[in-house]
Amino acid sequence: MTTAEESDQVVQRRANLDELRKLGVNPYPHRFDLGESIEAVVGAHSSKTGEVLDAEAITTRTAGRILTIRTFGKANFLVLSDGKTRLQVYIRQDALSERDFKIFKLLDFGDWVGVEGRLFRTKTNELTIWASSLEFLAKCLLPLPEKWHGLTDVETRYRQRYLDLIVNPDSRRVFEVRSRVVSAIREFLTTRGFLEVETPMMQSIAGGALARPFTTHHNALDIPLYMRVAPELFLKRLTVGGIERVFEINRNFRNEGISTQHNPEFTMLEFYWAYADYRDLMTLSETLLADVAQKAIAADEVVYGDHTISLRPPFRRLSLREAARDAASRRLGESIDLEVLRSRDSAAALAGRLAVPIEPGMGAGKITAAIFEALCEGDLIQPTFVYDFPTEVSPLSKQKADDPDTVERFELYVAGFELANAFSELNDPVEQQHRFEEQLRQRAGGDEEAHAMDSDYIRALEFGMPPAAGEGIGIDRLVMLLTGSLSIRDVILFPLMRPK
RNA sequence: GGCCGGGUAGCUCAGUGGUAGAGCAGCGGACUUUUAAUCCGUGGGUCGCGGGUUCAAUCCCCGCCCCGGUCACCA
Repeated sequence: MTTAEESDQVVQRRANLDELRKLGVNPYPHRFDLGESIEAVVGAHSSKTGEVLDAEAITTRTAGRILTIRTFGKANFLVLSDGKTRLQVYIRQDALSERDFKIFKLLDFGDWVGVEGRLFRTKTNELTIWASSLEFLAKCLLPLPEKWHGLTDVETRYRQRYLDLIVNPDSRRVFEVRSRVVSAIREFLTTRGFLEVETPMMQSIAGGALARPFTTHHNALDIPLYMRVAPELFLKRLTVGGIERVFEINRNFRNEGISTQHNPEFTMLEFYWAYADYRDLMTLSETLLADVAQKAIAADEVVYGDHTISLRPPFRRLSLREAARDAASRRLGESIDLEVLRSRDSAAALAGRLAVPIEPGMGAGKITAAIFEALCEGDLIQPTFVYDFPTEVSPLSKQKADDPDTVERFELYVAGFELANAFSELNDPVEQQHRFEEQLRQRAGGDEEAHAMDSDYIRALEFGMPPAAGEGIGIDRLVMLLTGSLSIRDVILFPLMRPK
């Protein structure tokens, strides 16, 4: 492969740039007096007929990148894009000054130009600017992907997202939806009295989730630091501080595998709601998702892969133990008692019969969760709240009043993946201390994802945290769902790639 | 990390143990309402990188790099 600098097309483009300079054109001017964006022009006039346009004689002044050039000698067409909307420009020799027509002849596909002219419709009824002047705005020195096939190579699309955005309108659409999703969530929560905050992303104890952190180091303080795996413990400190409704939308970092559903840095919404419990959160979640879908894509159902998913409340609700028990019963063709999942030995035996791999340190709760994940998770296509988790896998959740082995927690599954995780918050400092100690035992037993001790968090709880419920929603996954994207990398502008 | 698939022109892709192909893009020409414009002519490649086998390797063999899918781990 020839280096870009040497290739023919680049030589040609540089030559055109030099020719512009010889004409006295500054190929990189400082500004352009933009009348309106292409999107605004099209938005305002796309419904008007040719007769109406001719009668109104609308002159417009806009700018964009040239996506195609069709030449016919003395009459030519450009297609300009403002990154979102496209508009055709008619370049007719007798309508332009000699200088502007010379500029036109030096244009390459990809260059940025500004035009001024009257709007009309061509014989084929396309809304078009009849250019009366042309301004050169910036040069595209490298050849762009071609117009017909576009850019399909996924590696290039992720590594050089700007190219993807230039030539693939669908890519731009995904990030428009993403922006609306985040705006809609902010609006939803702030109108309900939630305060948006930012908490540390660099933490000396990476807590709030069971995950492996990235490690780093602060030179001046000479201390190790971790990139956060969750904002949870800081947001709950804020509820201790009296911020009764609080949320954060920000990045989490987890030093784990990469897949179509996992990027090492990902965006989470976490919110905490004093005086509420996990049941209140189920209702709020349904309302929020339906509201966000309406605002972001104006729909109450989405097509995702082979499925049509309804986001109309209420969502299905399924107890985790019952789901695991039912799936195991179906798999083995016999009726299994829920009590089997309550003791370590019988649960382990069941896992063995189901060929679900377990490890020596796992108790009944972890085994039950493993059975659920292996047998049920992928089948939860329509939105489903899976509720009542084993205490063993939920070190920060509040136990059910009548069942200390179970916590008030749910996960929301859609399209076979986990979209949200929520629970009634454990606010008893003594119980929290015990849970951390149990996590330390698991860590000592080799579980690298077990939660670390956070004594300051215990102290905060000792000052009294109101009863509260909290929830995390994966923004990337929500955007995947709402845009039909099958890979998380399609909804993250610059996903992590191995350097070349 | 395991397994499977891929890496050839700017882009999308064929292809072969014997000097590397197409479409689009580019360049030259014709054309004053085209839209994948059309027509005529034409340039363009370290076939991912490194070794090996061979008279000869883009092709066969070995190693490596990058990407995708999948499994494992996780949200």
